[in-house]
Amino acid sequence: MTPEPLDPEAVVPAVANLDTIVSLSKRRGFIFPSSEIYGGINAVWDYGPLGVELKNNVKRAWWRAMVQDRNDIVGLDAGILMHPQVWVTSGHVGSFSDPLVECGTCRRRYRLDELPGAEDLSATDLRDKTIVTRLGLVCPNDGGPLSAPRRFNLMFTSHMGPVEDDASIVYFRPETAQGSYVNFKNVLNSSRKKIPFGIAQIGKSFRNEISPGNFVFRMREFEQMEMQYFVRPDEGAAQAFEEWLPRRRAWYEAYGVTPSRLRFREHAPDELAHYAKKAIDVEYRFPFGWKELEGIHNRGDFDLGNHARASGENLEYFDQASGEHFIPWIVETAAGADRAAFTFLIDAYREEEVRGETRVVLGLHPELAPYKVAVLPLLKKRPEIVDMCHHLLADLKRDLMAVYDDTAAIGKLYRRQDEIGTPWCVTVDVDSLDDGAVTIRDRDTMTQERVPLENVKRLILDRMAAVRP
RNA sequence: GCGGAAGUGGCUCAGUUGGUAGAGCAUCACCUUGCCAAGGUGAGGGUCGCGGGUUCGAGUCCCGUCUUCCGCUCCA
Repeated sequence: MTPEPLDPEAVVPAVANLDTIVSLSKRRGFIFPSSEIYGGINAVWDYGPLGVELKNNVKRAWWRAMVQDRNDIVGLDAGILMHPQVWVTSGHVGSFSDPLVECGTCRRRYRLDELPGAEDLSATDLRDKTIVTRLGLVCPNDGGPLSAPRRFNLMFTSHMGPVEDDASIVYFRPETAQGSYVNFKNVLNSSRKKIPFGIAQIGKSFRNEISPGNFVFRMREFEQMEMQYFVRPDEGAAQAFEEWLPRRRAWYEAYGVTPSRLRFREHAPDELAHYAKKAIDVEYRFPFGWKELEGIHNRGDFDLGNHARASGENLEYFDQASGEHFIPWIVETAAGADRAAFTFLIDAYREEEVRGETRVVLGLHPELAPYKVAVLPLLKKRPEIVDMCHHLLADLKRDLMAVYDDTAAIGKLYRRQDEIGTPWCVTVDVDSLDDGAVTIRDRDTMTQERVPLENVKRLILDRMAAVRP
């Protein structure tokens, strides 16, 4: 499978504008700015009561698709902190420490070792604060004066133990993948998997991005859902790569993302990451443009090969059938949990006209919706009705995220649930007291049906199961 | 990091030439209604991002700072 050709003129409008979603997120409790009472902190966001449910559901859906539904992928939860040598071997320390110089007039930035006349500088020279003036380097763009080289590293650092010196440095992981690589043999030996097999991980990663922003799209602290698939070299990797592309795109569509707002985009050779042989992104049409949701990468034997050399461990795989020893190649699917949750949220947003009023609906897939069902009394003044609601609620809560609300008239209660994506509302009315039946109202069709009280939970669970990918 | 814009109750905003803040929606209570954001009465909630300055007095002028957005730069 190859990416469809990109047509820059193709107009695929975003669903809603960003402000609408940011506002809804705060008003209803999906996502808040971090540390807001102190003025906020750049590029960090907190998930509120509804947001944490949504994001947990997204992660659960991913885990189901990647681990539970498959026989060839197992899970792992490695530490955020790892031996610092991991990041030297992975190339992150080197690639992220590039000395950058900045033009004093046009403000363009350059890697010092890529400027004409500075290509062959030693590592020591590149750290020399006087190197720019010594060599008389100027801006290639406008001839302006260049600053002294500064080191930029996108990894957050801290120190192990009480002494803060270079020897005690530790890095906050910028990707979860390395945890899977250094545990390759542990997982292989303990799980007795045979190639091809994968290791899936969900967890926080940290990158000190130069320009974060666009709500939760690019944060400095974010959560990844990554899967490393270990395969035979060359052809094995190429084949796995082609298999994972449609599979990963289909996952987003299965949980409700509008297909026309998804596309593949292949990385040009000059934008490939240092480890990648080939990379194709799954992109979504955000209000701020087409942006990466997930990257599928053929990492070759870059990672295991380097770790084997640097650690001295034999990370080869022995194939019993063919009698071959080889370093497995890796095909990685690297998705962002925050980006995925954001995508499902914004893509689900819609406004409808109902009797001259605007109805805001989050058409979230039931698996992703924070609450699956709301229990509402038609008359909150009737103790018997409220009582019946609470009994039903308690029963539903044993198996589902359910919520009770009686602080408004029934129409308003429905609208509130629509706005947070609750697929079903159950209403107890006066007749319920006599016939033991209640009304189930559907979020998307707004239709209602009468069902016996004792059938409510079964019916909702059945409907959940019916739409489960 | 650079340039520009913005930062007033939960949300969206108004605040005239500086004189110690308003609206709609939302929230809560009560009355009324009783299946799709009805109506009525009432209530709570902001000192105007933060710090400093000018002034008799600043949301309203000045400086700094933080945050957000747009553009540039950068991006695993």
